[in-house]
Amino acid sequence: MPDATGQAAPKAKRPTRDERREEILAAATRVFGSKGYHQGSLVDVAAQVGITHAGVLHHFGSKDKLLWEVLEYRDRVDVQHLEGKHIPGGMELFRHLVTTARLNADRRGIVQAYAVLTGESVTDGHPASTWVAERFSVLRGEISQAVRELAAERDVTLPEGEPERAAAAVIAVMDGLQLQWLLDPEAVDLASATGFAIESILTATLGAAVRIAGS
Amino acid sequence: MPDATGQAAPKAKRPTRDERREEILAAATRVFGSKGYHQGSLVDVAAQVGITHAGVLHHFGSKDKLLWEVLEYRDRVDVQHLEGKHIPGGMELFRHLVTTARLNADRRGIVQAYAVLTGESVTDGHPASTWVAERFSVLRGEISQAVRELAAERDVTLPEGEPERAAAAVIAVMDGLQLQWLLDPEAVDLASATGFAIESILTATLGAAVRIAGS
DNA sequence: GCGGGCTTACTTACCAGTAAGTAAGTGTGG
DNA sequence: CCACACTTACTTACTGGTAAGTAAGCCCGC
Repeated sequence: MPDATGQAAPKAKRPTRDERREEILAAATRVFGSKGYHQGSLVDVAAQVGITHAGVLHHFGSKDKLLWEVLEYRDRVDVQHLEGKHIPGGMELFRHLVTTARLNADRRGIVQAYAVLTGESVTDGHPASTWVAERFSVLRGEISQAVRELAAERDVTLPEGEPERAAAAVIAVMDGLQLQWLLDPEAVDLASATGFAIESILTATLGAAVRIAGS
Repeated sequence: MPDATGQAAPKAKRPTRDERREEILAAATRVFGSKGYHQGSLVDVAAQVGITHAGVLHHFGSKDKLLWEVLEYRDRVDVQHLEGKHIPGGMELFRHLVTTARLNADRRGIVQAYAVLTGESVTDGHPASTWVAERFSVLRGEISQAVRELAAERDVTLPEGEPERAAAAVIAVMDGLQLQWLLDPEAVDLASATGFAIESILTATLGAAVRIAGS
């Protein structure tokens, strides 16, 4: 509807490219989070920012590419509250994990997106599967390293493979608790259950009571 | 699983209604397991038993109903190898959980189906969500009860809510490890990691070393 | 400082593919 | 002979993706 009268209505300023991309990424996170990747359509995403699905493709090229950027976006947002610091080590890391769990209890959308995409990723040929696998691998590396640091601090020598097993268990318990919490928030206290489980695993691994405390 | 599916046999005898239903359920388990519910189509399922998708609908009415029966079917199969017929309690339960994990390492398909459907179920309005939530709830009840039994045996009094927290953590760690194992079987030893994690949680909860041993 | 050309950010229209579901017809075993 | 298992043929509803057109902003010679 070209408006030749010059009677400029509320002149919605056209967003810049980067603003728009950010809007779309946020919308896509919500959509993929609430419907999953396959079930969430580009039309859904587009509707949330008030454009058409072709507009979304203009910015991201394909649905797959959009997913990739959503995943990276999540990482970016996730690290944001980490005050510019790089990933902490030793006990600091576990404190960070519990803190994240506490924060996550108020960010249902993001948790849901992560849970849905992770679950979906084990299907054959899913575009997110390598990302998720890589992520798990990196996390296991970081956490097992932190376990080794703690062991060194306390002069305990760990059996072969023990740090890795503990790391996998820590990640597993966090993911699993998120799932249960999403399905029944009343039944599971995300932060306290996470803290409890991590302390349990560390205590058993290091052979002495471990409290995470802090925060 | 009876039926050798002599699929090329020209004069194969027509399966009875119940045989056919069983075949379809097994096929649907494989399909939903490898592709997820939304991505797995009725055509896929039908092709696996050598009929058309309309034939599947003839037996199950709708895709949603098929999913429901698949879930019930899984329960039925799952309980089959549980000779005793009723769920064990106390330490016996935890032994059973670890044994199941060991068996699962050779049943990738079933594990995948469970993981995919569980993950998918947190999407809005998913037909399996109430089933999964219910399942979690029942499991938490059974496991927390077993924890209480162990505590009583050992004359420890547990803080309020501790059995439930431990139960949630046990379930979480099993689910989470399955996810990691599916994405990278080399990196995670399902059985040993599960045993380790459950022992850790029980030890921390009961305040004394717990070995599950057995099997 | 302003008109023209170029780029950006979309829209509309359409494509081919695939989904679930339905209705009606067909072959066959009992 | 006829109920049932199933197929064929179809509809309706979307999907992601493409092509082409358009309106708005931005830079530049003049």
